[in-house]
Amino acid sequence: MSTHGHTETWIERAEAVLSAAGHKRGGARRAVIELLDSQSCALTAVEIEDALRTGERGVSRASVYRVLDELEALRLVQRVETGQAMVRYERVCEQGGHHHHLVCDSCGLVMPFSDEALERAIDKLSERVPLRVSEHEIVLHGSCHDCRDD
Amino acid sequence: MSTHGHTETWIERAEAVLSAAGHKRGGARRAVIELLDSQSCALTAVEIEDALRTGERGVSRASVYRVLDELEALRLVQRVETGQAMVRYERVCEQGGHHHHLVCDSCGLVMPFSDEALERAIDKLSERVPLRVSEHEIVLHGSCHDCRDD
DNA sequence: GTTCTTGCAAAACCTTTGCATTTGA
DNA sequence: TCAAATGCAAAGGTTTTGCAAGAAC
Repeated sequence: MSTHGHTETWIERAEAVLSAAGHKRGGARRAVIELLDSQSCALTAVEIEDALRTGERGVSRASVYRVLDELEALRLVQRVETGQAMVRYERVCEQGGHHHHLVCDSCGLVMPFSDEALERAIDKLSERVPLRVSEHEIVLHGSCHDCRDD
Repeated sequence: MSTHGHTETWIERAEAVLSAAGHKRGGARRAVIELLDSQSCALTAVEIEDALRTGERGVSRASVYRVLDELEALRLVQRVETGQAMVRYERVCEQGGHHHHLVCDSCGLVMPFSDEALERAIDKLSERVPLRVSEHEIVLHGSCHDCRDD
């Protein structure tokens, strides 16, 4: 429970963590952070670059990757591997936002889902495994409604 | 239950499926198949190429990728995404071999694990999701015994 | 003023493809 | 003989890096 009397947004937390880690502010990183905050699911670096070029503030591809690396190192974003040759990134939400991914192998659609029973199974399992587990990732592959005819 | 009175090995099944799909035999593919059969967990294409170069029969990188693609299309091998920038491949075992992966983010070690409760949770979940689920992949990230000090 | 940030271009890397040759049936 | 398999080299895409200029503190 917060002592500040309000719930910290992801952007606020990101700014705080970055500042504490000795980073200065910058327009490119700010643009990437704002875009990630507006998304409910994972984007690739190229999708991020394209979205930003179209928008208010273009950001070079190198900066997109650098920002994503920094944010990942600080556990503000996480990688999502969907088997589609490119890595996806999404923000890490501390309260409530935890989810996993459904991937349509025909059209490439990526959708989020969450399931409590699954999380409980993972938590119990994590205690019995020869690894100190910090994260987990679950991807379900199949065909979506529009592709039910392979 | 088999009508042949013996359990088919993965290599035997692979040969049969390839033959039924109209493939001829070849030394490069045979070498990749034998290597995959000897492994209990997933390898990258580069690891496969290296292992084969050192061994009896070198195989060009292009052939490694082509063979892996063919085997994946026939569901004889499956991709494993561990978040390590390269795709891994491992044989698909029909009986008993189903497992998932633990990845040490410090040293890159990949280990298999399996858990029945987790599989049950996945199966139940798969029925309630807007996707006809054909496969699932679970990766637990963390630090292994040797890396418990980041 | 010092350090972090950014863009550009080049490099590095994994993966795929084109083409000629060899091999299997 | 005909189709599949293979190796080599080149191409394609994504991601990383070097370096110089710009911005934050």
